[in-house]
This record gives sequence, structure tokens and C-alpha cells, in this order.
Amino acid sequence: MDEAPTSEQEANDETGRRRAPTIVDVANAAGVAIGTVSRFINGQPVRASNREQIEAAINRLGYQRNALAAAMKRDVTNVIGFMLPSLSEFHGAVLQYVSRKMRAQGRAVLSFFHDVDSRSVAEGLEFFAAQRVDCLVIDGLESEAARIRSVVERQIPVVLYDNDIPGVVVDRVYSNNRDASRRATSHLLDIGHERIGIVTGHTRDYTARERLAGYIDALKERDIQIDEDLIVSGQWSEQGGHQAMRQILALDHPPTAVFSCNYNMTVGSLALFREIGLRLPDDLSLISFDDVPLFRLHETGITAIAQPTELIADSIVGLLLTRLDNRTSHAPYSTLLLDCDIILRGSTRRPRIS
Amino acid sequence: MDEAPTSEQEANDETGRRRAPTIVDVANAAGVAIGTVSRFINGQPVRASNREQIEAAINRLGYQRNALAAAMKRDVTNVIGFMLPSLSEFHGAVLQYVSRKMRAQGRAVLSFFHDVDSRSVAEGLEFFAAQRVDCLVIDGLESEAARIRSVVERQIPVVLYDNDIPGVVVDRVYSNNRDASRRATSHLLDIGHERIGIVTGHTRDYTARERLAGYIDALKERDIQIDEDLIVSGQWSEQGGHQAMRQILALDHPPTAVFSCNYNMTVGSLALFREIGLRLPDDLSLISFDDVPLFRLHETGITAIAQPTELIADSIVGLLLTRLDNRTSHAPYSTLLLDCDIILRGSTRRPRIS
DNA sequence: TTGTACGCGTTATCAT
DNA sequence: ATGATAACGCGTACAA
Repeated sequence: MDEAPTSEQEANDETGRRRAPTIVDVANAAGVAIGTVSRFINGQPVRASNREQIEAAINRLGYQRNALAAAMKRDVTNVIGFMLPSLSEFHGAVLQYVSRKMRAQGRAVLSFFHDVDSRSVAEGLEFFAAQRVDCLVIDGLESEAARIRSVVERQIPVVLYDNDIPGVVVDRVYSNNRDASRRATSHLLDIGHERIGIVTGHTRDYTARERLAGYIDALKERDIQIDEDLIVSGQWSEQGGHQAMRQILALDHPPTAVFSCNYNMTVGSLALFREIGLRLPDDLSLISFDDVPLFRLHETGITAIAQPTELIADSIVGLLLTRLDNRTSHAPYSTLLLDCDIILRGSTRRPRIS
Repeated sequence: MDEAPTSEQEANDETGRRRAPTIVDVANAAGVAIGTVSRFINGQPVRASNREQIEAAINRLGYQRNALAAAMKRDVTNVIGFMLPSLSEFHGAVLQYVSRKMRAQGRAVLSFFHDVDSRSVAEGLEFFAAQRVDCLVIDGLESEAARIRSVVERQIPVVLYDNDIPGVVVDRVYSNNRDASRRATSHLLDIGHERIGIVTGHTRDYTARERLAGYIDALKERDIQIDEDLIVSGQWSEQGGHQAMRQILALDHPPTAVFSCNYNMTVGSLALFREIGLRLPDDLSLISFDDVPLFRLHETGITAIAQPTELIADSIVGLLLTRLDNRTSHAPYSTLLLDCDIILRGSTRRPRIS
């Protein structure tokens, strides 16, 4: 069964590294034209006898398609760029879902972690441009609107998620941060709380402003005066949340309940509670944005707002595929607002002294 | 300052999509040769006057380098493939670190989530081959040794991490699972426990076997008989951990301490404890592999083994860069075993009845 | 240092 | 259905 090495043997370059076989090699080995091999590879009909020859040659040579060459020719890479700040529970879930769903479509996801600064976002966009990604998913900085706009001008479909970038004409997928926050705050009001604090994120971020707006909505619905002392920024971070919560608890007239606007800040608050011996929900009611296993397994359980990560991913993929399969269409852009679930657990209870 | 549209204007194809400017366009606009532009882009010296012309032309045309064409020419994509099962806290951290460090080197990471089955691993390797990734990072299945070997034969550097695949000649980076598990178990013995249970992972996985081996090492060091009843698999999963722990607690002569071999299974156990009202550490001591915020903030705190994720990423990157910068060298392959920290918290205490 | 021309592997076009 | 051939954008000898 030994095949005598002929002209079709693998060539070695000067470094001793084997040159990968190409469709030309396959065509020669199979005794057919290059075009026939190309068409076989791309699933177009080929005469049965030729197909056998080609399949045999591919196996014998160990041929593997070069996606780069195909992409260059077709002007389509089947790669989508995904820019995000870090792999939190939320972003990780969305990235993974999007990645899996795209794979099922024969597409791949190239991810880029930006450092939440202008330079690294620019670097990421430049990188994606060089890689000729077909489209982009971005959780970006508002300050980068101009850069995103120049991407859009190049006819590259873009979907924004999580954080908004005003002034760019693209598709958007968000959790309904404002409504979820309103409902969460209303829950606290429903069970009898009247002074409610909030630990917010960076006000530069859309999500932070929306969550704060929802909190204010709920208070206004009941004609409750907004007390600025009860609104403290924790800068999205664990340490910031720790400090913000400390500041809120140190008020002359502290609240009986607090809404913490993300997971990290809640972790900071919980650490503080341990330090000072504050007990949930006896001493304070707490509700947090983002649901994680920690909250379910916490001794009392933390009431939390769960973002619909899989639905977000589905929506992102759906919007992108529509644009990609229909490049010429200028269908109107849409902004999807997806509802969150509020998971009631033990950290929210009616206040002791009402 | 208006530039009259000349031959250098952007061409539109039939779909109305602009063709991206190339170095040829830049060369024409700048009045220099193609080669000069290419050399400028790649940071080689160019006459000052030419450089100005080229920079101006690049800005005017909005030229962006085509990494695909360059990759095809150079046979180097500067993309590394990263194959992993899912985005757990551990894998997410490693992926993010590797990604950032590679970016600093001008390289990118293309990730692929396999479904822990043979078909999807094969699909991933095929995909990476088509994308011509320069090298591969894999947390793989042992069953896929043959496939990995054929990648190695193509001279593509591979680094294995987390889970071993015996019989392939590549670099490896692991936490010292066995020693960490031995030390964790020894800690329980030190504080007076004599009957210690273990909830293990899938025995098909290297990490599961190593962690079990460390547990056995510790018992043997003290001449304690291994009791098979105390060894139960939780299949790595939350539900499996729940069941395994239930089974262990239902023994006629249950242990006073349990070592849970990963995060998910520990979560399952904690859920069970809540259901049945078992209290840590009064009723049972618990130690877990993988340290996460949950364990720090748990009411009693969970003693845990922390894998050195950043060091793992550093090691992976270091090994890959060595191979990539030195393709011809056949330096011996290394297996790095990195020590874990054991973080003592409230879930481990000496047994009540000793 | 600069300009020219060829090749990388693939797809698409056009005749056959 | 197939075969021949021209691109795609870039890097790099080679000659100037």
C-alpha cells in the first residue's frame, strides 16, 4: 500500500517546516482541475468519480483549507469581532453564548479586552479592521463614538450591548436597566421601606445612569423626595462599593434598604457587613444588580436582578445575521430592550421600625 | 483644501460597498513605490520626505492594513488558538490574562469552546487549522490524543493546560493538583480529622485523578486505610456534587470532613447543607478546590485551594513565545507544575468528637 | 534606499 | 460539470 513519493510529495522550506498542501496539490494528485477541487470543497456538485479522487487525495495529502486565502478572495472572513472590558460573569456568559451560536453558523468570534481607556479601544478597532472582521459586537466607551462611527461608515455591521454609545446609528441590545431598577426599588417600597440608598456605578456609563434613573422613577411614582445623600457612586468596583456603603451607613439618618448597582460593588458591601457585624436582612435590606451563584448560596440569599444573558446573546446574533445575510438592505436599526427577572431572596424584608 | 477626486478615489463595487484602499493606492497617492509603503508600515527606515507623504496619504485615504494578506505572504498570522470547555472562573481568568499578554506582543487570541465531546474538539482543531493559527493552547480531552498529535506533526506549537493528554510531546502548564490536594487533606488531618471524604470529578480527567491521588497520598503518609465508601464522584457538576455529598453524609459512619474537588460541586454541596440544615464547620469541615469570591464571603468562609491563574497564563505565554520566536529550535519540552495556595477560612475546624 | 515584478492559496469568470 | 486563468493585497527578492 506504500505510495512512491512523486511530484506531489510535501515540499519542505528552508526552516524544515513543511509547506501545507494546497488545492493545487490536491488537483494534481486527483487528476482534476483546481476549480473542481474548489467547488467540491464548497459543497457544489461534482461528478461522482471526481469526488472520490478528490476525497482520496485530500486524505492522502492531509490537505486543510486555508480560510485566509478564501477570505481574501471573497471579502468575507466569517469572523466577528467582540470587544469587551473584561470577563465578568455577565460578559463571560454573553461571549460564550454568542461564540457557540456563531460557530453553529460556521463563524467564529475574535475577542478583544479593552482597558476602558480610549487608546485601547482605538487599538482594538484598528486590530479588528486589520483582521477584516465581518461585523462587531461592542461594549464600549461613550467617548469613542467618533471611532465607532467611522467603522459604521465602512459598512461594517455593529451591535452595541450593555453600555450605550449615543450618536451612532447601529443596532443595540440592552437589558431594560431602567425598568428593572424601578421594579427593584418599588419592591423595597412595597414592603415598607421609605429611605432607600443606592450605590451607583460610573456615571460616565449608560448603564449606571439608567439604573439610577429607574431608582428615581420608583421614588417619584410615590412622591418621595430624592435625597442626594442616599446616592453614592461605588465606581463599579468592589473597593468602591465598600466605601460607598460605608458612607451611606454613616449618615445621620441612614436608609433601611440599599440598591447596589452591580455585582462587584455588592461584594464590597458584603465584605463591609462582615467587618462591622451588620446582618441581612435584620439590620438592612439589600438588592443587587446581576445574579450570581454567590447570591443564591449566601446565608440569607441576596435578592438580585438577573439579566437575560442567553436572550441578549440570541438577540445580538439575530441582528448580526440579518445584516450579514443581507448586506445591501438598509433595514431600520433597532434597539432591543430585554426584561430582567427579579429574584427574591432573603436579603430583602420589611424594615424593623417602620 | 479640497482634494479633487482623481484616480485615487475609492472604488465602489456593485453592492455599493466601498473597496478598502490598499498599499497600491497609498503608493500612488504618495507618489512612491509600493515597496516603500510596505516598509514604512512594517517600521523599516524610509526617507523622511517619503514618510510624510505616505502618512498623509494613509490618513487621507483611510488606509487600514490587511492582516490576512500579510499573513498569507509571511505564513504567520499572529493569532493563537485557545480551546477550552467553558468560561468558568478559572478558565475565564486564564483566557483573559493570556489574551492581554498576547495583545501586548501584537498577537491575538481566537477562542473556541468545545462541548467536551470528540466531535466538537475535532471541529475546533479543524477550524484552527483553517485559520492558520500560529500555535494552540488546549484544555482538552484525553481521548483526542491522536488529533493533537497530528497538529504537533505539522510543527504547530501546542501548550496543554489544566487537563493532561498523555502521549503527546508538547509543553504543559499545570497547577500542582496532586500536591495541593495532599496539603489540603493533610491540613484536615493536622487539625484532628481521621475520617475524610472526597467528592471527585470525572475520573476520565487528569485533574480529577491527580486530586484524588493527592488525597490518597496524604492518608497514606499517616498510614490511614483508604475507605472506598468515602470516595464519591460528583462528575464535576453542581448537581453531581449535591448527590455525592448526600451519599457521603448518608453513610453509617460518615466523615467529619470532606474535600470537594471543584467549585461547581462545592456549590452543590453548599446547597445541600442549606436544605438539610447542616452547619459549617460545626457539623462538618469542608475544603474546596478553586477559590472564588463566594468562598470568601460565605458566612463562615470556605477554606479553598487557589490556582495561580495569572502565573499559569504567564507560563503559557512564555512557552509559546519561546517556540514562536525560535521555530527551528527543538528545545526539550517542559512540564511546569505550579504551586497553589491554600486559603484557610472558617469552614475547616477540628472535629467536635475526636 | 528605491522601484519592479512575482508568488502566497483561493475563488470567480469564461469558455468548453 | 469542467478546465484555464485572472484577480485579491501584501511582502520580498532582485536589480537599479
